[in-house]
Amino acid sequence: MSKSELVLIVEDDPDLAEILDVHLQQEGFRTDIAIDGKVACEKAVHVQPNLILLDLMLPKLSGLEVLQFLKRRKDCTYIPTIIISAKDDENTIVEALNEGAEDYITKPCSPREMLARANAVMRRAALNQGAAEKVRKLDELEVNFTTHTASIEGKEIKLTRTEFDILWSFMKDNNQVFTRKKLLQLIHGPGVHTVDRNIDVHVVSLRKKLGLYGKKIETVRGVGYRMSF
Amino acid sequence: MSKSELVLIVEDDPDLAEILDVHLQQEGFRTDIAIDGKVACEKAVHVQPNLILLDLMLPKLSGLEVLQFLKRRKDCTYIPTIIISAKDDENTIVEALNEGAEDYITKPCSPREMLARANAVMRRAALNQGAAEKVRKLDELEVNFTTHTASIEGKEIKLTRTEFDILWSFMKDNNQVFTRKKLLQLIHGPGVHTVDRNIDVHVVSLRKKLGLYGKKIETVRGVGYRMSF
DNA sequence: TGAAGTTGGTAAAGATCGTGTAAAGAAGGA
DNA sequence: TCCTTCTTTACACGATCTTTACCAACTTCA
Repeated sequence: MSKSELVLIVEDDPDLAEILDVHLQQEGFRTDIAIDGKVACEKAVHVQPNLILLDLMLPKLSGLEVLQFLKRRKDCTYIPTIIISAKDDENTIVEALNEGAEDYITKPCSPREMLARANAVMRRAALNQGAAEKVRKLDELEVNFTTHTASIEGKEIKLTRTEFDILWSFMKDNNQVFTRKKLLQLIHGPGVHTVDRNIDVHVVSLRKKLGLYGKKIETVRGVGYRMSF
Repeated sequence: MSKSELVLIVEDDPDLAEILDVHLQQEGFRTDIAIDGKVACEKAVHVQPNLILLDLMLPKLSGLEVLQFLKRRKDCTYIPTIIISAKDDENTIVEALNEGAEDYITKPCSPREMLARANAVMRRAALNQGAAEKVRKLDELEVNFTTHTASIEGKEIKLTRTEFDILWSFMKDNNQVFTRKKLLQLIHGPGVHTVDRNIDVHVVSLRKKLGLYGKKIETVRGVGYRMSF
């Protein structure tokens, strides 16, 4: 029989975490706490919570980075996320919402409001099962995150997971330059360490597979790569 | 004037639950009440009501999730369900109807209207078992959610419940990639944990049973599975 | 202009990971 | 109980990732 929803609290301040925890449990939710971004990513992947409460100011890995990583993993994309943030940090909030956060609350936060939003967000998430497809286009190159396919002029291009992830990053934030490290982080999350020249190899094969569109992946010398219109 | 039908009221507001309860009993129905989604699922499975009145706004498990859970269980698919919902929540209502709800009423709801609809729905349920069939087709492969059957060229394929659920997920959102974790959730509801490689085993036997159509189930390496046209 | 130092492109090889599948044990239903 | 279905486990093989090495291209500075 199904159990009640599990909420993952990502918060480095133990007091606030405790408060959130208590209130959520009173409301009948199961809870889990992560005190930094790395643990948050691990737990999110592992326990597949129904909701994540994510503080943006975290040690090690910022909340935004956690969000970026999770929203790119197919098995975490659907987990709705509520941002917890200082009031004056509006830019970051906007960024987080753009990255796919569902809602936000500002510190100091009232438990009542938090609960209301948590319930609302989960309800919405349950609806969005067959949510809108995430698609990006560049002329005749089309990348579909939902189906994990890329095609040129309607013809499917067979990409490996890593190649796809890199391409999706490029297409999602067009024109943005990605450093090799950033790409590694987006692909692997925190904790895994590979040489960052490794990215070059993937970019090479991606370029090959994209044919003419491979030329759209620019090398930004000394910095990284980007894809541009 | 006693009727034998049992109505399960799923409603977290005690006052409203009481009102519905009283009126249904006056009309001669037996009743049972569940105050949250989890209890609702348990009771529905256990007591096998003839009708469910389901509030969409529930603590723990949303009404929509309850509905999804029930409609995926072979032994609950047939239980007609009337949604109770706030007037302004039209999207949810549509979703619920798509998920297989038979009718809906909006809050605040008149007992008279509720009774009328309840009677109508049960009458319909008793008469046309297979009226509103939910069917998906892929060439000659036909999957019928209402009857929980699949057939190829009219010849029925015998599937286990799990196999059917997986196939239905694939057919329902064609082309979408499903991670193993996602499929587990769809099959078991939230909270149950089995090793996700388990999915592979079901996919293998599903592919076998589907014969040529088994080839339509693609492996997306590093991600999951998907079925495509 | 060219030498020295950096940075990126690419091929190749080995290491690692993911999947298909069979088989056996566990759980559930009649 | 028996029979069906679910779940776990183990192994093999191929796909994919990672590293390394070498060369080309670019930058800097004399």
